[in-house]
Amino acid sequence: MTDLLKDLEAKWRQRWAEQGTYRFDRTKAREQIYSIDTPPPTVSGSLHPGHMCSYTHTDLIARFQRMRGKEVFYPMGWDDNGLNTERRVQLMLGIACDPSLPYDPDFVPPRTPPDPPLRVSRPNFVACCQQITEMLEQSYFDLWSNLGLSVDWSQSYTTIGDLSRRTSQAGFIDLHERGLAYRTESPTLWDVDFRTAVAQAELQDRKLPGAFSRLRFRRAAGGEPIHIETTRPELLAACVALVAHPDDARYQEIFGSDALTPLFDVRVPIVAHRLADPEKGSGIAMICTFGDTTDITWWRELGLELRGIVEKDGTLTRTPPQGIESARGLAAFGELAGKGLTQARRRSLELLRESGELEGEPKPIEHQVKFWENGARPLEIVINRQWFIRYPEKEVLLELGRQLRWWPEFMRVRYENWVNGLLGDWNITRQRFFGVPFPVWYPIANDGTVLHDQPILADRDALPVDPSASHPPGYTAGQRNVPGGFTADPDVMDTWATSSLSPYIASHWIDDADLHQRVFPMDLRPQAHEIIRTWLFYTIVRSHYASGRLPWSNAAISGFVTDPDRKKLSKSAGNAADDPPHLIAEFGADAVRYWAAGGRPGQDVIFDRNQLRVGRRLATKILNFSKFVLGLPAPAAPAKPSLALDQSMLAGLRGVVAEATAAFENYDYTKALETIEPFFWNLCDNYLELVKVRAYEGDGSAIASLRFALSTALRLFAPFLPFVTEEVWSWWQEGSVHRAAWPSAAELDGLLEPAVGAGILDTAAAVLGAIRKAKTQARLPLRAELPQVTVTGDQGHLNALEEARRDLMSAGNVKSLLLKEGGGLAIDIGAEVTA
RNA sequence: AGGCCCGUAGCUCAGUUGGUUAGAGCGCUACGUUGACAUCGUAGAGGUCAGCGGUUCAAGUCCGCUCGGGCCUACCA
Repeated sequence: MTDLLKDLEAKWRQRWAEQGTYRFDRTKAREQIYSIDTPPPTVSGSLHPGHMCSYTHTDLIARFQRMRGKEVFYPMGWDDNGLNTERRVQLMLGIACDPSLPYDPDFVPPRTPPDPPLRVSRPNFVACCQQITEMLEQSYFDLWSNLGLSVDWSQSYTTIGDLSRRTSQAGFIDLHERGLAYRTESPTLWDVDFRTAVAQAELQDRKLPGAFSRLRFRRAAGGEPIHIETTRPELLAACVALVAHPDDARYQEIFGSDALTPLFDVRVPIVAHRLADPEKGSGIAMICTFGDTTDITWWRELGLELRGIVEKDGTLTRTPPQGIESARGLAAFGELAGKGLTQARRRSLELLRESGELEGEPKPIEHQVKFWENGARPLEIVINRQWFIRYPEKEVLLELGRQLRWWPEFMRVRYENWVNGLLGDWNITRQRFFGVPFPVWYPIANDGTVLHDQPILADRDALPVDPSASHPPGYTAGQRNVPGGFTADPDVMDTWATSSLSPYIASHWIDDADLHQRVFPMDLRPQAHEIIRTWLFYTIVRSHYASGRLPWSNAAISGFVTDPDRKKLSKSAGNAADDPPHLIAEFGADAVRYWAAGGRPGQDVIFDRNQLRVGRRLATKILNFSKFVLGLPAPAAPAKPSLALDQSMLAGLRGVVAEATAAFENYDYTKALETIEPFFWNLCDNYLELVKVRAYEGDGSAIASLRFALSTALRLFAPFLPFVTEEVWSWWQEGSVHRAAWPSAAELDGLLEPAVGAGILDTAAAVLGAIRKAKTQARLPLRAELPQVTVTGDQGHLNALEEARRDLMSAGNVKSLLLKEGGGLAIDIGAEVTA
């Protein structure tokens, strides 16, 4: 960073904090407020340029709205709750959670992370997570602060903090009371490594090599065998039916009859369903409980038997499922029981080969398999008891999506795609530790059975509760886990179940109704497109239930930051010199923000150091221009922009103000900047050069115009370049530029003669440019004196030039300027000086 | 498989409702300034606006198809 800019940023960061420049004034009424549902960043990740980009976009909007006179509610949250943090802590400290262990009050994490990880109790593990997240949050705070985000830091929350836990648990209790949250035992997407349930929104397809095995099923009533192809022969024991399309001519005869499974001799019905694809394999498939999500649909809609064989740790059950009765079936299952899925697959194929029920050899293929986005192995589907939140009708969700203003508009399609593809309700249960616990206990009957269908919910006044540490109303602590007593719900909520309440957490819905009604529903949800199906969608669902309306009126969707190959930037792709603290140190926060401002809503942004250089140059130019203008002789008290050229410059500025304002109102800060920046360079290169001599001489019109243009330009640039504009503002103005009024066309109207347009400056600049060009081509210094210049132009041009005559002559160092009527606009600098 | 976005100078991108000769910044080259400028100015080279077809007096812009890139959703027995 240049010396000019270096000290500026630290100085202003400190002053803004001291003076509370961005502090939210909660005495304002709702219509005076602009409130933002800031995305709480996942603090367990690593910092890269993408973070700076999207958060700058939000800050641009916040600063614009603040200058327009809105009181901006701009909180910051930290998303520290959840599995990402657990994994980071496990890695950093070498500890893992074992909920069966008792709390150790003297526990200190090992100095160096042991391998395998040390097992610690849940309360100890949670305490370590809290310590680590505090540390990580500090590094995010430093980044946001260095970047100049105008966040009100007194409005901060963490998704694991008391406020979030209270809000989240209260929200859950509300939904439970209204029958919108329910617990049921059902097929659950399951990650066998992390041993937790996963929601539909967290699925990810990955290409994986696999193989089609062709299996022979006998008909129960005899006759031609049926061949099916499967990629999952290890699930054969879980087969509950064969299915083909109802219109498939090949299978009309056998619908309704039974088949016998290979190896296990289980009698399964042959059924018809529209989701069976006649084109695929032999057109008939085996339905297992459960191989994939289509199996769940078939199982539900066709009312099939349940024959689950996959355990939560990814092994096959030790006892055979119901239905396997033949001696060879039991023997075959005995070969597979307790094996991991890969082993079971290998052994299944061996057994099928031996029995002759495998036709040919498996054909290798590559296919898409569903993974959890954080997972390492394909998801399995197990039967489990889980809490769900019921979704509203699809049409209701779609209508809410239509009411929301999307920036850009086309992002709505992603929301609609997602809503239209929803399968079942939202599973909010996670079998993890560092999360918001369900505020729920279950009674234990005197015979020791847990009464899962009679949950005891916590009292609202007691929130937040940890049911593993406190006891339900009407019980004593000593009754935990004993017959006649109670047991805690062991699970925590999906992190989205809490972050989907971010507008409620940030607005203190739970404990400050006054604040809540001043800022909710919010004006803006800024976020990335990749989490439309999670954060945005879930927040709409929760707000629909909690408030019966949209949580915000606008959603501004930012793109990715990519490297020049259009690949999304990731930790591995970048190098150390490109990490955010280095970039800010090297180019300055204003320059980083300038680069970020080039990314329109919804558009991917290419990481480009060159743009950082351009931004830094602009910041320097603003400093230099300002120094020059403010160093001119102070104007006589009532000086006003009276000369036509000055008026003309201000008329152009009026247009810039109008255009930039309109662009900002449409969340197009990029266009606003693209409007302001060329005006400013024109101001420096042409207007200032034209009036320089006049200004040196103390001409009031020129100086007043320059000062007015400077004041306006600083305010227009302020959202983009908050540090350098604030510095210059402080040289000659009271208060912060960031609380100054956004420029308005009306402000300029007071100074402008109605008839003057931007044309005089444009024409004069064109002639000045032509004079420079002629000098350059004549190999003359730009300051060379020209005895005579002749300009030919139409009457309009000549009138304009007449107004600017004196300035043109001084700027071009022209002794005599002749204006002649003629076509076009031509300049002759005179033959005698071209030598 | 359906859908969305994109394709304009070496690079990053503008190009409003169709309307002169398609622009900017950066980079490159040359020259000049360096008396507001950790610089600045002027000029030059560089474009079949991805391709093909259509509508129109007129298409980078509107329509259709094709190709290429990115993404969303679904399917994946």
